[in-house]
Amino acid sequence: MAIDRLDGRLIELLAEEPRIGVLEASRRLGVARGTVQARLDRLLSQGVIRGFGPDVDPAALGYPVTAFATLEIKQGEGPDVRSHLAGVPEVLELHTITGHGDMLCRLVARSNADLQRVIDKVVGIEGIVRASTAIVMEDAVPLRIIPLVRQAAGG
Amino acid sequence: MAIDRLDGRLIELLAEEPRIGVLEASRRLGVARGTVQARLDRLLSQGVIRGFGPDVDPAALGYPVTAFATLEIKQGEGPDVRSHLAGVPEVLELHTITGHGDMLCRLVARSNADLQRVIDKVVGIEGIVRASTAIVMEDAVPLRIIPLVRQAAGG
DNA sequence: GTTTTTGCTGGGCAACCTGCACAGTGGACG
DNA sequence: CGTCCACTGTGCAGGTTGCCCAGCAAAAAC
Repeated sequence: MAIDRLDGRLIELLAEEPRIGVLEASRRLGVARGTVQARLDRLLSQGVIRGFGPDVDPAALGYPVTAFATLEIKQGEGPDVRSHLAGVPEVLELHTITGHGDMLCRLVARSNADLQRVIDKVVGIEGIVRASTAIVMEDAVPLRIIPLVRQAAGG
Repeated sequence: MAIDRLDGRLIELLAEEPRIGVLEASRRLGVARGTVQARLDRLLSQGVIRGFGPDVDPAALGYPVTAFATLEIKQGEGPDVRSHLAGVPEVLELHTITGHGDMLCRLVARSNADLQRVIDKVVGIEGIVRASTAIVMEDAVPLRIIPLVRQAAGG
């Protein structure tokens, strides 16, 4: 189930140079091509690697402002709120969290001013009692996974 | 600067079937191969697409618990806290946010019990005055970008 | 109105990679 | 000691990539 050192190195390699092929990867790792192929297949089928989707930068799309909003939901309105927010493109992710039956969501907007529009759209449904927003000023640590992979691989 | 409809469709296609090649993509989109190649190069060099890194699932790595922690930082200790947290593999991302000179970070752990260990590690530095943690129960909307791409592409 | 630029098409070519298969080897395990 | 399993090294056919070019049409510039 867990990944070993070779898996870890393979994932790191793919993270650094995603457009690398199986053959080149096998050369870099110093193992046979078939081995890399087998490892990759296993990682993929086990779900460790979900895929190789393009990593799109919202800022480059014209949405440089990121914010996190904590939402207080009225009892029983969870499902409605969820599907409402799923329909808002600026909502990049949404989680239900422990606390007061609340939700946390990540938003993007074209500007600080535009964020108001997005928030209005987000809270534009009955079920949301209160929303508190925090604007991201700096990505001190951008979303990453490699350090965790390294730890999981026993490196 | 902005992306057009073809760019949007290309990104969507790549998101759905990441292992697709330029040639196959051109067939699906009904344009010449060179066009897809040129569009891809442009999206990549403009930074709209950062790359095609493997999408690793922390849960499959043995870290099924996700949490968000809001940290209250002592004046002037920001940089220290930042580099401290950058060294913790279980910290998947860290942002400085508006509010009380605070930070918000995403954590993962092996279990709810293990989360305590992670939090202890996180707050194990002088500069953090207070930490409040919210455990994620459900990913109502997993991290996504396609709806935003579609909107940006004018779809 | 005319010239230039820009982006797309459709084609060609050599080099490379992929998917698949197979036999041989060495370690782990019962 | 025999079996199972993962890895190695090799081979092959077919598909793909990176690169180039000429022709075109629409948009932009003059």
